[in-house]
Amino acid sequence: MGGTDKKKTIDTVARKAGVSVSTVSRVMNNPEMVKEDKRLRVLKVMEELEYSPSPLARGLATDSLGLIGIIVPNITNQANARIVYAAMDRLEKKGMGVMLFDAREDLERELTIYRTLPKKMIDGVIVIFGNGEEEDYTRLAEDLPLVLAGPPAVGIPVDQLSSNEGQGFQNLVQYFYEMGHRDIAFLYGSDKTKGGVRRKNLFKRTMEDFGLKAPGHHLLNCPWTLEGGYEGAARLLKQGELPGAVISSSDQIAIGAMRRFQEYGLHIPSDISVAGFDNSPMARFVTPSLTSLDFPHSRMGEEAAELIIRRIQNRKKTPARIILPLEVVSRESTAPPEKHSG
Amino acid sequence: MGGTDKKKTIDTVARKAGVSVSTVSRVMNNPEMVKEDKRLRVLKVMEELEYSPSPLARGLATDSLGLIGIIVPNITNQANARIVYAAMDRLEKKGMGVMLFDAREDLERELTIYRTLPKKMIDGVIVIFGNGEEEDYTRLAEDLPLVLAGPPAVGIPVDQLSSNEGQGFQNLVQYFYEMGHRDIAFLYGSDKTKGGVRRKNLFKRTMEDFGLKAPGHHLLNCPWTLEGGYEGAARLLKQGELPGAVISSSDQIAIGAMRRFQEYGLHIPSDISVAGFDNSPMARFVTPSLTSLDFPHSRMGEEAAELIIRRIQNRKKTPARIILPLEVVSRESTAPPEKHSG
DNA sequence: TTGAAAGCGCTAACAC
DNA sequence: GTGTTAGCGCTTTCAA
Repeated sequence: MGGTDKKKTIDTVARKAGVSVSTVSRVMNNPEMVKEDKRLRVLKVMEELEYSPSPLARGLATDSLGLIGIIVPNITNQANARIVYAAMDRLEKKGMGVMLFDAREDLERELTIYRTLPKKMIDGVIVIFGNGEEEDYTRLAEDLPLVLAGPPAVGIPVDQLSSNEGQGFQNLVQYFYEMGHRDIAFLYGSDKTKGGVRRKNLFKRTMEDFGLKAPGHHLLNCPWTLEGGYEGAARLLKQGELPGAVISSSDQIAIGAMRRFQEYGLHIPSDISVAGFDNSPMARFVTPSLTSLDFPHSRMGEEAAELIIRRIQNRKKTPARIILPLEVVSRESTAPPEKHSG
Repeated sequence: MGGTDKKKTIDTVARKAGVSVSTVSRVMNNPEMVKEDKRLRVLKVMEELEYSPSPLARGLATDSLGLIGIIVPNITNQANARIVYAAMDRLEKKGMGVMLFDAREDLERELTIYRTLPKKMIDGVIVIFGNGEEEDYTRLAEDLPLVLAGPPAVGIPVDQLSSNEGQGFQNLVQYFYEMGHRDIAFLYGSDKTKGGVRRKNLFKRTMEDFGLKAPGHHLLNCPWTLEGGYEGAARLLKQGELPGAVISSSDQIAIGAMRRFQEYGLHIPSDISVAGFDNSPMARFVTPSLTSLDFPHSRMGEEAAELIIRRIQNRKKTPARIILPLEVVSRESTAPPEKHSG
């Protein structure tokens, strides 16, 4: 009943300040166009009224709400979360908000998100580790500014941000090679993800470059989770002959695998070496601590934010393609193979 | 130059279907009010035109964009992420989008978010593990529907969702007590968080209920991170006398602490037992696997979503207060104390 | 430098 | 049932 909580619009402010709504609007958007005293007066009234403009009305008029959509496979995955975290920070500094979409590791769902994305509501979209086809992204990019962070969808004219996986595998295999390992298995992730399939091939090729074999039974597909790694390792154990080392497509997979090996009675790294991928915060703290390929999540998030902002500002600049390095971080989970006489 | 990509509005549809805009609007919002044949005709035209309404325009007219704000301390924290994940799923099913805000573990920042929240843009807000004061939330709740998920801010008339920490500590201390432990330390989290301080007191009280002491040097504050646990454990080690068991306010803290103990040469659980809090996915896979208090993150996220939706529908229903159970999940990291003769 | 007024695209009375 | 029209709150010409 106080009557003080009526809704304040730009009109309320204009009236109380004795100016027109356009002046108030200018004070907010082009202050230099308004004469000092009037400007201050308006500002004061806005203060008193605790006025804040409606993003909706402004958005309708300017065709921009200042929102960026971010699509992730699964926000509970730390790697995803770290990228989002970094991107949000940058976006916030530019005054942009973030609308989050989670595909829940489901391709159907992911494609549905692409299709039903509220395109009129967001100014652009960042897709993290997307699993769509090139055409999906080509189509998306027609509708709104798009940045692809994750595996490159080579060939399409879209801002892309990826890690140098070729170099990464090169480094990792070399690391093991120099340690004396020749028999290396790979838990490459899920066959249902582009990243997984891509890494499987990349690994195979890299092994060949080193003159090593990567037989099919040493290439194991598994979900990108702790359980996935656990089960992948279990399958490996059932095969009998063990490789001297196991690489995994994520630290989660590696940690799951380590657990299985340990339960089996194996000692890491003397019986078997294990390496991860991500260099997640956990890697340093598990026992044994996990050798991993350092993935620049923060950097990727930041760059993605920068790219989308630039793309929004200039929709026809030529697409960027940023490639970030991957470097081996050596820890306790890897060691030269023991020379078993068998 | 094709001319096919002009922007389609409700008017375009109306014209092409030979009806008025209100009919088109009705087809979208109150289809039962439109005669079958007209309805189908409009639907067909919408299809052909690939028309999708502008959420902005609709929002401006209805005063609702269908967006829920979610504020978290840190999305890279799995516990946060799991709650968000679950909430998003529920919200999506109700046709709501999510705008994410990250306080970056910083109280200042958190309060700034409360203050600068685009209240006109979102229909409601879910605060997860908030660290604000009651008055902050009282104020927020005046402006828009609010749900508090995390430590209860008892006393204010706002929908609240918390875990039964009293019962949880009861269970956990009893678990250790029955195992024969009398000396229990607690890495309670950060003094700068409400949750941490609250748990410290709760733990102390619970210990007393069991006739046990919780001396100051066994109550250690530390950041809610792996590093935090590591450093907390280091401080404990420096004290000399070790407790038989250590409880931690999160699995992250516990894992960090375990790492420190192991580096120190201690064997877990025979030298010292460690328990976590959260029962995160990691708990099963670290070595030794971690005894933990199971926290219903998914449940909390889902309930939070339900609550905010109900609150939006009826802003004056009496506030709900849901309390979720915490149960001990026993694993390898805990065991009866060894009977050292010293 | 300022104000008047025409949108932005949709919803919801209100009238027919 | 359906159409007309007045908003929703802001930006942005266009004139003055």
